[in-house]
Amino acid sequence: MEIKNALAAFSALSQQTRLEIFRLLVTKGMEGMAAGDIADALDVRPNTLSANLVILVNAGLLRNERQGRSIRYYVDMQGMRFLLSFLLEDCCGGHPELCQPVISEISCHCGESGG
Amino acid sequence: MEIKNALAAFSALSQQTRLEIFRLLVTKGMEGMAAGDIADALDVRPNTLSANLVILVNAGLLRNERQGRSIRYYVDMQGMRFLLSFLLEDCCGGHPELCQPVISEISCHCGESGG
DNA sequence: ATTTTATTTCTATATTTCATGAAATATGGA
DNA sequence: TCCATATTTCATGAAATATAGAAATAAAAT
Repeated sequence: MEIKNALAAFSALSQQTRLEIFRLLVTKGMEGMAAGDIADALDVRPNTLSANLVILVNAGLLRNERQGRSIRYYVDMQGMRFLLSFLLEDCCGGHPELCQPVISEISCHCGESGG
Repeated sequence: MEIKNALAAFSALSQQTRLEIFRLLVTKGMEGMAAGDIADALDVRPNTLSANLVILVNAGLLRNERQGRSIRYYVDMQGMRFLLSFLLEDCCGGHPELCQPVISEISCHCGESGG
């Protein structure tokens, strides 16, 4: 990943509506969500939502797929992976114990009851 | 973590100099780096660097410590942990296999020879 | 106390980003 | 074809952010 892609991604996540969109879609997993439903869920006007979705897609954080009249949006897990590995590249100056807690914290707890 | 903190963090990382600062400090681990050395390494003027360091500290991504005349900066691993867990909260709609590759990708490879 | 080095704060200008209304495009149904 | 629904594109004024010069602050050395 080049720095320009990473900048686009962080810039995309640095705006409230877009961060809410992303976090909402994170919870939806591969089910995703239609643009209109996102607009309803977050109470954002369609054109504003659309502009923000474009920014997230161009940043490599979301992908989309037309389904009839709707367009369905999903988190792009590969984009996410590239971004985080770019950010934490060559981490910790040789001391894994520093960054290991970061990684275990974000381990996927889907389906677990407690944490 | 509240959304405002996360927005501040992503906003901080969405600017080239600041992203370079953060990535440089990621590689330094607990050794950290003095402000002046960061300025030299990235070829940024001291006042510009200082303004950007303030933004990163306020975003919870860096911490600092005076050492004689220098001020030394470090990545704040706990801030990082909060940020990533906020971003990926309740992930994947119950399908861990979706986000697991993201996590293994960023696992700390410090000291390993190959990937 | 004065000087030197390291970093920050103040202030102004230039640039970027934001949400919106209005219009356009795409799909599906009658 | 004509209409309704779903979403995007365009243009714009308002707000936020970035950079740098100049001055200020903090610590160490003389």
